[in-house]
Amino acid sequence: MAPRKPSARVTIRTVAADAGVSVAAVSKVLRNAYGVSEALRAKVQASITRLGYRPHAAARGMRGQSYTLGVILPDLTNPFFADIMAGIDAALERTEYQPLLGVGQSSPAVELELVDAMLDRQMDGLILLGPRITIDRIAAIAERAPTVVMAHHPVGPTRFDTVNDDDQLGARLIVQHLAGMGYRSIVYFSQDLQFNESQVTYHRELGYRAAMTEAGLGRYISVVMAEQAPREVRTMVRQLLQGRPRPEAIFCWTDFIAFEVLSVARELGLSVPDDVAIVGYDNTRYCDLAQNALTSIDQSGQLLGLQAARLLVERIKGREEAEHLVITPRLVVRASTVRKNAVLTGN
Amino acid sequence: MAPRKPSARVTIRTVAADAGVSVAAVSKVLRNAYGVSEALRAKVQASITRLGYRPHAAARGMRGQSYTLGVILPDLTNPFFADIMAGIDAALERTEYQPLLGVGQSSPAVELELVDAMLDRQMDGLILLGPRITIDRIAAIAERAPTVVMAHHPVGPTRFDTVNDDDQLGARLIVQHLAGMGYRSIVYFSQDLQFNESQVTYHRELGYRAAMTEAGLGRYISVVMAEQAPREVRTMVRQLLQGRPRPEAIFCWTDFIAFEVLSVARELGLSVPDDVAIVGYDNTRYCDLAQNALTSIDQSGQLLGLQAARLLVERIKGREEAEHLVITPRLVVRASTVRKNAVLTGN
DNA sequence: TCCGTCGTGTAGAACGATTTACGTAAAACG
DNA sequence: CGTTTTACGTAAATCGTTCTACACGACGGA
Repeated sequence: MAPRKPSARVTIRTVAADAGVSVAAVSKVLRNAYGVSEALRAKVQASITRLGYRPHAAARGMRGQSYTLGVILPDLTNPFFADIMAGIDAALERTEYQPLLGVGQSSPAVELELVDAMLDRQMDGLILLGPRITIDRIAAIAERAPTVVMAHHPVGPTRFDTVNDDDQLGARLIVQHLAGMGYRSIVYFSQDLQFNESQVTYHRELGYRAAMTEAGLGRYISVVMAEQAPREVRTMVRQLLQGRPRPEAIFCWTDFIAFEVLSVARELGLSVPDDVAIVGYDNTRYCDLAQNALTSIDQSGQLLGLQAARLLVERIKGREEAEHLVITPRLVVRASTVRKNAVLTGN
Repeated sequence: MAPRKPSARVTIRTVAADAGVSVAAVSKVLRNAYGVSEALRAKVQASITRLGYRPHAAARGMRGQSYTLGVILPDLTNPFFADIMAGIDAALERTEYQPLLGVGQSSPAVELELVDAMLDRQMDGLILLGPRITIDRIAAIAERAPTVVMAHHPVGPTRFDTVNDDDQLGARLIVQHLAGMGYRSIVYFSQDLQFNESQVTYHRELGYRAAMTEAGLGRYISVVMAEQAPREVRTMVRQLLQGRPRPEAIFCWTDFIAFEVLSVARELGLSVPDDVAIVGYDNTRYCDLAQNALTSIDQSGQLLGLQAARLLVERIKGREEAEHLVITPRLVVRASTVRKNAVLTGN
């Protein structure tokens, strides 16, 4: 009659006793480590399922891995992230790894705090999605844990992996499409960020500038920036659309912003695309809605997420050299850039 | 010359040695437990900041709390959840608790797996947002950890807290508004779910039915259901809008669906609200866009999230009795239900 | 026959916190 | 003044794993 709690937790020790083997043997089976016979493995597996044993992740984290991956998103409002998460989930479906999300609120301070919080919790690896922090901070994080960065272009060689679409190409595709449709004064509407050089917005700007020059529209190059907040965006867009001369087309760095631009255009009584053409980026599901019908760049968030998760697991398992994946974007044309009477105003 | 790793981790022991006190004393300061003098606290705090010590969450989780709260969302596409998360983040800002998200993919199996994964990781409490699992499963979860359920109405007394808006009232507000504008055949467009009785969709249906009857429109009552997937929604809506007689108004259980309905209506060449009025629920940020201009019900996701987090922390700290918070929804009228020439077709 | 080596399994020391049980000195009490 | 209480600290056990070091028998080559 030892004074034991009746509903004690099923631990690795319980399993070991039940299977008639040592604790270490059970641990080996769990991690499918080297040095267990098939007979022993079967015995232990049987006990595990019979007892309904689940490994205590916190205890695991003390010595080995926690089998938890941290994903940091800038915010939850951009539906593009849903696609990426779907990809990550799909990639980890059959593995032991569990992704958990943190929201960085588009703030460097919050992001850094979140990284620390995740590392305190012994996460085995991190996926940073469009981080707002500087490249050397990311490098420091990568020293502490396996890291994959998405939607963020490093400037030099790095010790972490990256997954991106070719943002310069995406921007070029847009400019080429618009130029082909006869639009000349094309504005690039970007985001006001602190550490610009590695952000996707900047790379899209590079592509925009290059393509404009190539198309002989160099003198129309114009980049406008605004804060992310809807109010800032709207006032900026209103200025833009009420200015003289009015731009013929606006290329927004992400769909989310383009929807705001569509809204302001409509409020001002402007017709899209006859008075002004509008393009987004990311090809989120809202682009397809008839009231938006937004031409956009598809970069397959699902694929991006899948690859990022794959790279991270590889790296956790020991890969040392950095990999930098770039996927090719694709233009999806919708009504927001195609004039009803498609006359090319070719002069 | 003990053979120590040079860059060893700063542990509670390091801090204790540095401050010249015992390990337990430091632990007490960390948890601000009873029985530490102000002098000792100050000494320890100084050491902590000097050494840059951060508690190892996995180790904490072994015996005490992990200071981690799990939040489970059905998906990442509904922008309403962003508001809720903002509220949760705000409430936990100044506390030690760190919220981490999991995505349930609107699937009971995935949700249950996620709950287990979170409990394996010793999370101190769970917030379930619009769970798709049965009420008794939720009850079982609540036995294992403090739990707060949002957007889900329990049928009887429970051992977990809930936070909801008054969904019946919200639906009533919509019907009253539409009836007041002269619409008579108002369809409720709901979601096809397995365990209906406790879902918000069902409560909105109850409100809809009651209000229709009260408004003398009982014979127009009509509830249509579809799967969540865009394709299913669109075909169902197309059927609805091409049927004879065409409904005069469609009340969608959430904004997200209403946007699809707006899209289909436009594709069919129907004018909103002259040919058909459309209403949503949640008042997500996209409602405000001119191309949507969607009348909706505001239930302040931010406030809901804030309260949920507050309740959860309270419960972790020891509260036993369940609390059920209900906040009052508010109708936000936009162009999707207001005819340009507002003639009441009063017969 | 002797001596590695290999394959399998075990005992026990970590990991870094919390928590229990217990000292010890100072303050309060009769 | 002796005793109890209170306040503050401490040592050591504990949580559930992983991992290192080693034991043991079988096998194979010299």
